[in-house]
Order: sequence, then structure tokens, then C-alpha cells
Amino acid sequence: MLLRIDTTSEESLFEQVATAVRTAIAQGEARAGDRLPSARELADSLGVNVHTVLHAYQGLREEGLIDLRRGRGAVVTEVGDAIAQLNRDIVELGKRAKALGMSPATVVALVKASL
Amino acid sequence: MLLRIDTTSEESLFEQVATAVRTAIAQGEARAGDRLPSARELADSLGVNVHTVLHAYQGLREEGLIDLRRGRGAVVTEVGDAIAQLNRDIVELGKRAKALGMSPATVVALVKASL
DNA sequence: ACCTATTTGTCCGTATGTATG
DNA sequence: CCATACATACGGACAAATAGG
Repeated sequence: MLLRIDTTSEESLFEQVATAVRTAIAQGEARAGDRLPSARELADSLGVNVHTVLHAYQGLREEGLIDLRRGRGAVVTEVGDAIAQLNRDIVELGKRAKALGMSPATVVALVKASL
Repeated sequence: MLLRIDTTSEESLFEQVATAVRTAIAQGEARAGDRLPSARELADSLGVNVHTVLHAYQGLREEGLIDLRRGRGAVVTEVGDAIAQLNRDIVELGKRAKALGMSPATVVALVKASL
């Protein structure tokens, strides 16, 4: 799992970390039961603070993607696997939307409306 | 096609009108070849200026959703139909996501990442 | 085919608020 | 604080397309 962070981006750092990890799971790079890098480990390799990674991890826990336990680290849940199943269709959907000239905001609005 | 506008919203009026019409098309309330209400008609029913609605319509024309010609009004294009089809698939995706126990926030995040 | 009245979007300018320098 | 630029929303006048007789 190789992640990158853009310190010049307007998106907050913890959001970028969360998105990166989520994407990795969605792409099947980490499956149910797999252990993610520890917060300290990941923070070091990204050059950000440990709390930034923990903030991201806690968000992913609230989404149900990972279990987070003291002493054991972050483990991908079954929900994480379900995401990988759906991600391919989501990517396909994104391509179609782009081909139709739809703005990302429009697509996101439609998705939100359907949930 | 029943639209509503929130004059207290921070979103600009013409954007709200555009979003409302776009959503109506996405939901199949107006299909290819159908005529939308004239700008004056819609403006009256929404309580905004004609030009505000026209501004929204012109934006939708640039997106390719409608044809706009004087004397004839706004007509939904084939692209409008394609978006409606896309929206049906989005709804289907939402159902699957829910069945898999994925949180709405996760789905939205994945869609954003794919765009 | 003609004329005219209506419908409809386009073009002109103006006021107001919001950044930007 | 001031000046400038830009976008939004509004109003009036205009011209093209349409509809009816």
C-alpha cells in the first residue's frame, strides 16, 4: 500500500489520508482481516503527525471500514471487502458521467440524493 | 415538474434553479424532446427574475442538457436522457451499497475519488 | 402564402454585494 | 481605507420563432 499526500492541496491532511486508505481498500490492496500500517508507521512515511493519521483512521472506523484496537492496530473489516466489490462499478459510473460532460459536483449530488 | 427555491440559501439563485431542473431531468420527470416551462413562466412560479432563470437555462445548455431557442423555449436533449439512465444506475448502486452495509459517507467518498 | 399577435430568448444597461490589491 | 474588478440579480426594450386566422 503506497500512499501520497499533497501538502499544497486545499483538502485537509486527514481527509487525504482517509481517502488514500479508503481507495487502497476499494482497490483490493487490503482485504478483510489484513492489518494496516500502524499510525506511527504511516505518519512517518507520509511526513505528517501521528494524530493526523489517527484522525483519519477514526473516521474510517466510523464508516465501518476498519476495526481499531489498542495494541493491535487497524484491521480491515468485511465491509471493506464489500467496498472492493462495488468500487469497479463506481469507477465505471464515473467514466460515463465524465463522458456526458457532467461536473463532479453534479454526480456527487445525484449520489447523495440516492442514499 | 415542481421546483422550489430557498432565498435564504447561500447558493446563488440561478445555481439553485439549474440544480433543480437538472435533478428533475435526472429523475426522468422531463425526457428528451419535452419542453421545459418558459423562463418567464418558471420565474413567475418561483418568484425570481426572468433573467435568473435564463442564466440557469444557459448554463444547462452549455452542459448539453437542453436546447434553448427563442420562440420555442427549452427542450431536453438526448444527453438529458443519458443522465436519467445514469441516475437510475446510481440509485441501483445506492441500494447495493446499503445492502452491503456501507455508510453513505463511504459511498460518496469513493465516488468523489473516482472523479 | 400572408399577416399579425403572442410567445420566447437575446441584448442593453443598472444596482448591489463580494472579493482583490 | 480606498479603488478596482467581478459576479449576481433585476428591469426595460428588442428581434426571432411560433401559432392562428
